[in-house]
Amino acid sequence: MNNKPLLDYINIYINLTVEEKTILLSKIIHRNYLKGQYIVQQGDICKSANFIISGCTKTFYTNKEGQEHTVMFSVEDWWTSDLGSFITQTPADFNVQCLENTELIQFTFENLEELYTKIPKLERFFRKIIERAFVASQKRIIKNFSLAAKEHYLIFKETYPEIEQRVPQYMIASYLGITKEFLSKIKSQLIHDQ
Amino acid sequence: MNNKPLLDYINIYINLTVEEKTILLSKIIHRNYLKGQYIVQQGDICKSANFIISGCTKTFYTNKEGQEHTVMFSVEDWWTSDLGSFITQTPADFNVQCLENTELIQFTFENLEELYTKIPKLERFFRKIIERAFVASQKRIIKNFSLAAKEHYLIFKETYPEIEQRVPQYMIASYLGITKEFLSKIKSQLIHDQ
DNA sequence: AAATAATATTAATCTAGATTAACATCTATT
DNA sequence: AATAGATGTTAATCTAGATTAATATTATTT
Repeated sequence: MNNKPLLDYINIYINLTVEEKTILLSKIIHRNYLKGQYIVQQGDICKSANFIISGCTKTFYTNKEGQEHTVMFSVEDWWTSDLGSFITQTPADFNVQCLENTELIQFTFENLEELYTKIPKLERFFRKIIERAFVASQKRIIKNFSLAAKEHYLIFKETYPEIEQRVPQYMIASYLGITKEFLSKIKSQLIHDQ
Repeated sequence: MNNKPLLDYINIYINLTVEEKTILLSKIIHRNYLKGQYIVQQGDICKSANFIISGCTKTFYTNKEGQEHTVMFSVEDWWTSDLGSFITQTPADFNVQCLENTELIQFTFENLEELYTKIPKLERFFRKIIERAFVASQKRIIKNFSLAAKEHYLIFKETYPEIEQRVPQYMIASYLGITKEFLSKIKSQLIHDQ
């Protein structure tokens, strides 16, 4: 069981004793998903917060017209789940699907509640994790609101340099909130611009 | 000093002892702002998390073209600040301006850090506050992405029934991410529709 | 290596919402 | 009550990005 990436990550925010680490590790679940499998499905209640050991996921939702909108991509050392659904234990707004074979560490809602009482320091850790998620979410709102598609695409390339190589163009278009055809247009404009 | 709304609010999430309440109250600042004044300005580091006792604020930012985008409105018993800037202590993306005379309770960054060490239970409280803010922020992304302006406006009216009466139309247009002229068009369409 | 499926590009046409500008109200100040 | 400033509406024109559809490329299977 490869727990090192998770423990290293936690160690950035809080210091756990050896006993605390033992308790923590007794309450996590290792799980492997294949490419294409769903970790969370829209409408289900998201049962776990998931830390990625290896692989890549996309978080998206489908509106009533059946159009997909990609909200984020996640890779190694990131969290992936419908955090809103997990927090409130209400039906998920989002799907989380594996774009590659993906290895996760899962915290179920019940296990995490238990961990909070046994290791109160974890309140601090998850406060900080959610703070970061919140900041990212706010920045996303600003981008969607104020940037033209071309600018938004350039920022995407800076923010996620690896992801453009790892996922198909139509998913990037979906992330940017534009059609794949328009993304294609933007890219050819950028080539001719220089 | 009217501390009751804050203590009632905290009591929903955690139970504080009498001593803990005393410590807490010794570390807060009451502050009154006049209509039009800024609690936070874009570019400054947001120094406090602010709980509204009375009044109303808007959170907005101005892009390089000088266009204002309203991200949220806040009223009594809500929090208002650039939480992203506060959390990371980096320059604010947003302005927070009072739309009415507004009475606040302020937690400075330093006081809050001190409170976390003296009353570790507050980690839990603020974790839950930020969880809620995060959920709201995620729902906002979905709305901006997938709804046509008319639908978005109807949801706005349901979500904030009081606010439409309390703030000018052009701010609502800014919140919806459309021009005031287009909002006007939508409203007259809705009247003729029925 | 051919065939099929999946993904990407190009181009023509269409539409939601922006922009501009003229006019109408409403509110506050002298 | 008259004027100025802020806010709201209507209408004409314009544009970013959507839609559709045809074609090209790339990856996967037989």
